[in-house]
Amino acid sequence: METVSVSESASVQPGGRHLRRARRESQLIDAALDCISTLGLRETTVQDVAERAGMAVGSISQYFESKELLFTATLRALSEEFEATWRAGLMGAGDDPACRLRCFVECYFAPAICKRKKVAVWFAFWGEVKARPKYREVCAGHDRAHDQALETLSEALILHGHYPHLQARPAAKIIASVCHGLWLELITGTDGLRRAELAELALIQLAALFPRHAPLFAGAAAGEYMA
Amino acid sequence: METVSVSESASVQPGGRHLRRARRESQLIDAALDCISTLGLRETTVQDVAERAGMAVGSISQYFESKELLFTATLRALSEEFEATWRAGLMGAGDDPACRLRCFVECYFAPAICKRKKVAVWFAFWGEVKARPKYREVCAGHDRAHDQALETLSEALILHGHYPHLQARPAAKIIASVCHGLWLELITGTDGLRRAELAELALIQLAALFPRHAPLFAGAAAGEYMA
DNA sequence: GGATATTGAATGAAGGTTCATTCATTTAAT
DNA sequence: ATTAAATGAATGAACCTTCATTCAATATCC
Repeated sequence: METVSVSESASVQPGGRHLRRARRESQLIDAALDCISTLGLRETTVQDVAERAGMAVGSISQYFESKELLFTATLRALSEEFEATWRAGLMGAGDDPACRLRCFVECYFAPAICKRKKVAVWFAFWGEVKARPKYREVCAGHDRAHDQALETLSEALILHGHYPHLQARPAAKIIASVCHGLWLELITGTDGLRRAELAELALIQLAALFPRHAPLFAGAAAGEYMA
Repeated sequence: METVSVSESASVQPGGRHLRRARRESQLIDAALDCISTLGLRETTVQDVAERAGMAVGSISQYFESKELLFTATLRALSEEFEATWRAGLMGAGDDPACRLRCFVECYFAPAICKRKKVAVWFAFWGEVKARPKYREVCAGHDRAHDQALETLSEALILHGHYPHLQARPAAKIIASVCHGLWLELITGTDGLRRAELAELALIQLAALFPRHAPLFAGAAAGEYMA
């Protein structure tokens, strides 16, 4: 909190200039995440971010040309983190299509991803995509990759699991929609559903779409990412 | 646009003072909807709203104590409109539990409700609920009614349709989540899904949850509210 | 009925606050 | 010593709110 201790820790920390730079950059992004989550995009000022990061306002311009660019960097970080998470999830998910799909969905509810704080920030940005196309652009690549991956996973399960009445694209859209809708529940819901319960709901939904694999989905969520 | 024509039309229009007042109030709310949708909550200024409503800035304070109160009134209007829509939908939906549920879900995608403009405003507010609890309060009553209704509908179908493995509450949460998630698709989606296609996806999802009623859900959406 | 007074609505300029950005100066790193 | 980073006060633009004034509509009185 106090400027003193921060500049101390900054000077104490070794590491080359580049490392230091990168550290401070993500320090600012973290602070922005916090602020946007609790104050909203509308009320978050550079002062707030600087304070929370333990820096001076002027320092922000050393790393981001403007407040708006700090915000887009924050969104980018969020988007990259999520993509990294599901990619890592799929890496360790084996070959079974149903398992892979389950794993993908569970990534939405991984502890590092499905925090009220982060989900609130996602929605803060989504709430402005129509007004600021830039926000959409920032995620465009990740979104495409996400949709593609989910569709491929659905397609695999449809083929190997013999669900000829389903089409991959609609199935993928539905699955993604449930996950996003459950995230919304985390923010607006009054009956305080927690991460694990949301995941369970998502799996019930998967089981409904792929009934012959229900036993595989219905088990209490306990994947690597639900720890 | 021109002040003259506005005061003209105002004076030409008959109706008592109360009616006039109400008309201007909703005129402002409509303008706010437009502005929030295209500019976002963050960039919408009272000047913008006044301009779009064809009034002077000062006039706004005649109807709303502050910009923030105009905003909450806008959200309230949105929320009331949606509740009125699904209540009306259920009124004309007959007695069959499956039909009633289908009707409820289709209300999400009714022409008057599922517009990019309005959905963008929903998300603009959702993006700030964490920062402004007031926004949640405004909808609290409507949300409760909505959840209750959906749960009751689910319960009815579960009982009458013999789906003992399903529980009403989780089913309701899942259904609502899909609908909200599909709304999000309308805003962020790149492959331009339209209202009717979203409704179709929602029905596919219903069919998956209640497979023995699939034929009833799967038909091309053509309810009263899909006109 | 016509004249006058009263009320309520509308207007937009001015006040005063907030906030992002800039930059001259100080501090740390190499 | 030289370069890079950090600082926070100053700046000026943007914006919400207020309010004195204008105007039309309605009410009151002669």
